[in-house]
Amino acid sequence: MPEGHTIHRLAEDYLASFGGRPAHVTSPQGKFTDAAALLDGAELTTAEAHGKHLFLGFRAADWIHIHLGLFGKVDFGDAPAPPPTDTVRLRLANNTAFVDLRGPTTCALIMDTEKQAIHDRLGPDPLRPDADPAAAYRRVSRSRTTIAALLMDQKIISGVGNVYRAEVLFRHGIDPYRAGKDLTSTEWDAIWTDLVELMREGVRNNRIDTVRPEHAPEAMGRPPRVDDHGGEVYVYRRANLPCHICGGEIRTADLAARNLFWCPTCQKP
DNA sequence: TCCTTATGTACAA
DNA sequence: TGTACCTAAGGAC
Repeated sequence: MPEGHTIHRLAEDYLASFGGRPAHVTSPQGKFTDAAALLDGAELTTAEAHGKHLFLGFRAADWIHIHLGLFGKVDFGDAPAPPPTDTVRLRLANNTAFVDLRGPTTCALIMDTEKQAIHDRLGPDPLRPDADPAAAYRRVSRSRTTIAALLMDQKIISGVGNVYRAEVLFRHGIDPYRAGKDLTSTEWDAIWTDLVELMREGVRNNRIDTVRPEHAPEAMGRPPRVDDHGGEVYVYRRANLPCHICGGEIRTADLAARNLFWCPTCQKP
C-alpha cells in the first residue's frame, strides 16, 4: 500500500538484502515464471525508484519493473524461506534472506529502452536528486484542473498519493479545489520543499507522519492515532473528526474516484 | 462467510 | 466517467 516513500524504501531494502549476490528467482504464483527462470542465479546489481515505480537491475540491461498498484505488498524475511503461498508473484532468495512480492499491478522484465520510456512519462519525484520542481510548476500553473487532482497526476509530479496529497494541502492551508493556475510559484515552492522533507522522513520511518510537533498527540493532550495506516496525520481518513488545529469537522468527498479529506476552515478557498 | 475497503493506474466509451 | 485488475484485513452477520 504504497506512495513514493514506500517504493524508495523498498529499493534500499532490496539492495541491502540482495545486492551484489546471486539471487534465486522464482514465481510461485506462475505469472512471472519465464522471466524468473531467465534471471535465476543472476546478481542484483542495483535498485532504483521513480515515483511509485520500482526497478530492480540485473546484469547489464535487464530490469524487473514493479508497480504495487493499490494492493501490492512486499514482505522481507530471514532465510530459510518458508514455502511460498500461491499468491507470491516474485520471490528472491539467498543464503540469508528472502523477499516476496504479492498483488502488484505490474511485475515485468524490461530492458533499458523501456525503462527510459517510463522515466520519460513521469513527472519530477521529490525523492530524486534529479527532480526539477519548476518543470512541475509550469504545468500546474497552466492548468484549470484542481490542485488536488494535479498532485495525484504522476505525469506532473510523481510519488505523491492520496495521503501526502491531503496532508500537504492541509499543511499549507490550500483549498483542494483551487485551480492549479491560481497557485503562486511561492506556494508551489513551499509545497515542493515540504514534500521533499515529509517524504524523506517517510522513507526513513517507513510510514507517513505529517503532524507538526506542536500539534502532536502529546502536545495536544489527545491519544495517539489508532489506525492501520499508522502515522500521525491531520486529515487523511479523519472524516467527521475534529480538526487538530481549529476543532472544526474534517470533510471528505469523492475526487477523481479517490477519497479527498480536508478542513474547510483551515483550507479556505 | 460475506461484504467493504484500501497509500493505484490503465483503458474503453 | 466508469470499470477492470491485483490481495488481504476488518467488520457485519
